[in-house]
Amino acid sequence: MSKTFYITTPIYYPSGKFHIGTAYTEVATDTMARYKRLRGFDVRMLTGLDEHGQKIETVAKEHNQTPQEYVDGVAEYAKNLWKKMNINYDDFIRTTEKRHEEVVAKIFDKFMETGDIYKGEYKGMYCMPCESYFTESQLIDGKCPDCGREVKEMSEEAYFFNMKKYADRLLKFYEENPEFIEPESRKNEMINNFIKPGLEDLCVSRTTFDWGVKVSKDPKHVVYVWLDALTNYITALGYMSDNDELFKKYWPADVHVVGKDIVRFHAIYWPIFLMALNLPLPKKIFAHGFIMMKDGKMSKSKGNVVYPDMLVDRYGLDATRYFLLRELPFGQDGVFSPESFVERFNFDLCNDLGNLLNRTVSMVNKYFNGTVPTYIGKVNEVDDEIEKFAKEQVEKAEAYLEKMQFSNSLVEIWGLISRTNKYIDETAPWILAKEEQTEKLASVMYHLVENLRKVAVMLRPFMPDTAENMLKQIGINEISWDSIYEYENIPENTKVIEKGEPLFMRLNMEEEVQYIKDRMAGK
RNA sequence: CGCGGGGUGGAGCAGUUGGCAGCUCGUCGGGCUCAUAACCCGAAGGUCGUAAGUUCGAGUCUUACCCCCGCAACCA
Repeated sequence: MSKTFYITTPIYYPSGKFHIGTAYTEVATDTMARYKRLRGFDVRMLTGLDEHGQKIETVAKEHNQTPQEYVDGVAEYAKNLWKKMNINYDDFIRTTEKRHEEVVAKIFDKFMETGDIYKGEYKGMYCMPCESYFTESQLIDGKCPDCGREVKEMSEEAYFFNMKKYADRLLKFYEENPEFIEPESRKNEMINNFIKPGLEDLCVSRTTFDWGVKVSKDPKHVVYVWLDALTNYITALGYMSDNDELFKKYWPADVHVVGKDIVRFHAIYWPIFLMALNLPLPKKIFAHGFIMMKDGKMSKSKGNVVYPDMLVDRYGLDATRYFLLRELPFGQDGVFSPESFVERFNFDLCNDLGNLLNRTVSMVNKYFNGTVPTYIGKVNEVDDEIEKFAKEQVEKAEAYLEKMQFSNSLVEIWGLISRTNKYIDETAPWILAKEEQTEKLASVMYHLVENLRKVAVMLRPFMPDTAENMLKQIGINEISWDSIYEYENIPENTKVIEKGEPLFMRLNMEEEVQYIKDRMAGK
């Protein structure tokens, strides 16, 4: 039985369309899942939607729909979007599904029995028209941050989860598992900001709205967001259900991929819930950064929101996936600008990668009638060097991928692409052809095709379609990761495609920058 | 003294345990012709936010200050 790998995305809150930040999380998770599959793991990738809460009630009303109708619509939208983006998830959980709701209610009951949840009083600043509570710090000039009206202090009966009780155990867990939260700076943030000053108990129920899981022993209460949402990672595996085979097989999760804004919930509350359930903790919380715009965070009011559909429709899926994964450094924020998108497209994808494939295919056709010569060792002065170099790049790309450092991994892959372009200049095949140095020429062709094969295999997790297209054009089926550590791989009589097909066509900078800007402005 | 991240050639960024300051794009010059006017080579350009300190030596450590950006707990 192969080793399992359970990886999750957050479940997104369906209060509107998904922007590229959401798509980034999804693509990154999908890439990791694909990589692990490639390495022979029994992978399970989970994504989904967090469909409860007051805001959904409100938004549904604006659409003249019931909450259920509304979230059904978003769920379809989400599934279509992920399909479009080639997200290969194994399960899609919705918190309004029976399999989830039933278990959430059971978990709540259990926490009441064990005493982890107790009844108390929730105090806060309440805005009547908005029907919501705010904390002091959320208020703007002492008024409601949403509508700007007066708020007043109110309180209601509510259930609380006893977080304090577990704080020490959590700290100890952090110490014993230094790689639990990555990047590490996030861990320090958690400790300094929340745990050290003293954890407060978490309010886990509300009475001010209905759209949620009812507390079975006290149905005027609805289970509140995080207890509801976080448990999706185990309810989706059938925890506490009639059939918990998946749970036994895949839990604990290998990694929860989250945005830096929700690290707190995943690194503090979630482990504590699990401790209270006596379950093992996930192995890693991976916090990625945000895609920023030149003028800061994306927001509708700034008119700088970028939607993934638009990029995919106009520039193709793989170009979009490439940009997202390339532009955000490990755990840090990245910047999106129309210029940077078009530049990456033109330079990296068209000039470096696409053109390398194209010129190689063309030469194999021209000099060897389309048949890739067989490997005859290191004939040219630089063969030895490029073989070593290729191996190093594979090692580096792999190491970064293992650490989910997608951007760095792509940099190393592109290092091999550049080096291969240079190899063409160094060996000058057109001169070898003229001088009829057939053996040397054959070796050059072999090295070119083999390097392209290595690149294609490494790109499979990042850009599945492009990788496939490349392999098709060089006529190769050997796509295992292990194979790219070797050089002698290409079977005899391998034929490249007769006429190379451009992987990516260069974009007109000005036109496309304008196009993207128009879309961002909502035109 | 809330917490954290950041201020490095025109732009965007790397810089591990302190040791001649790197990358991509842009600019200038050259090479090549297999290729998607692509590719390859070379050059110019930085007092590494400011001030002081530790050291034989600091972008890299210490202190103070200035500026930018996030987060600040029950809002996903």
